[in-house]
Amino acid sequence: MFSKACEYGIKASTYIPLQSLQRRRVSLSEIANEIDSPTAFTAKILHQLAKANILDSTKGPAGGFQIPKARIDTIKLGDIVFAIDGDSIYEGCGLGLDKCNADKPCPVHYKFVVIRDELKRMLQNTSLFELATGLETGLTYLKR
Amino acid sequence: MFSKACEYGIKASTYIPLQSLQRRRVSLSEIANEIDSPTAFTAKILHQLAKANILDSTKGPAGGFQIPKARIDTIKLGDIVFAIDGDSIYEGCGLGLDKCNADKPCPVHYKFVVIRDELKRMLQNTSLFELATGLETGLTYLKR
DNA sequence: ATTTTTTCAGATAATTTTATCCGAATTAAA
DNA sequence: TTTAATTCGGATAAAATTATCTGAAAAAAT
Repeated sequence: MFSKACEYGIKASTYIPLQSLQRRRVSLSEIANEIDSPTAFTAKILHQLAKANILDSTKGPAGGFQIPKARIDTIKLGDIVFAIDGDSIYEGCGLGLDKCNADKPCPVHYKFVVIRDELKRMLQNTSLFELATGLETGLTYLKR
Repeated sequence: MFSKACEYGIKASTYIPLQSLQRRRVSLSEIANEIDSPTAFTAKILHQLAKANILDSTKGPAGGFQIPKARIDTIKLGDIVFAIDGDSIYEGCGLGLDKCNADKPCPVHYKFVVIRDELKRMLQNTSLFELATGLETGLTYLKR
C-alpha cells in the first residue's frame, strides 16, 4: 500500500509529536531507535518532510526534529503520505493505466473509486494528534 | 496497491475469458499485445496463474491459454491477487510491523481494518465474468 | 519422423527502491 | 574561537522488482 519510506515517515510523524507536545526536540538517532528504522534512510525521509514543511529541523547540539504544537492537530496522515509517495494513491489507476477515468475506465475503475474515496477520507480525517495520543496512552505501538 | 506483476495478471485474466466464452484459446503474444505488457514477463505470470489452477495452458500449435467456461463465473478478482501477491494485502500491517493485530495494534491499525475489509469484500465479490463483460460491451478498456 | 508452433524454465540484465557511507555545513556550548 | 553534536547532501551499495534472452519440452500439423 505505502512505500517503506512512507511507512517510516508515518511512524516518525507519530512519534515526534509525543515529544513536541512537551517542547522536546528529538534527534534522528532517537527517532530511528523508537520506530525501529534504518538511521541514514530515516534521515532522508525526515529531511523530505522538513522540506515539505511538515516538521522543523535544527542542526547542532540539542538540535533535532520537532513539530510546532499548533500544527500537530492540523497536519493529517494524508499530508505525510502525499509528501513522500505523491498522489499515486489518490490518482493512480488500479491496473496502472496511464489514463484511466470515467471517460475511459479500466475494468476495475469504479470498484476502486469506492475504496479509494474511503481511504482518502480516512487519511484526511486522521490527525497526527490522534495518532500520537494512541501511542501516549499505550493503546498502540510502533515496534514489534 | 498491486505489484506490476499482479496488474498484468488481472488484465490477462480479464481478457482471456472474453475468448474462452467462445472456446477460443489465446496465445501469449495475443495477450501481451491486448493488455500492453512485456511478453516474456507476462509469460511468467500466466505460468504462475496456471500453476495456481486459475487458467489452463496447452503447448504446441494452436495452443495457448484458456479458462474453462464454468469457472469464469466462480473465479474472483481476489483469487488472482492472492495467486500473485499473496496475502500481503489481506494480512500485512499498514506500517509494515511484523506483528500487528488487535492485541498490539500499530497506530493506524483500526483505521486500516475498515478500508481493508471493504477491499477484501470487493475482491471476493468481483468475478472474472463481470470484468470480462465490461470489456465486451465496450464499457471498459485495457489499454491507454 | 520431421517440422513448426507454442508454453516452460532457468539465467541474466535493467530498473527502482531501500539502505549505507562519508564529508560538509550549521549551531550551541565550552 | 575552538570543539562537539547534529542535520544536510551527494555518492555509492545492496536488495527487490521488473524485464529480457535463450534454449528445452510438448504437441499438433505436415
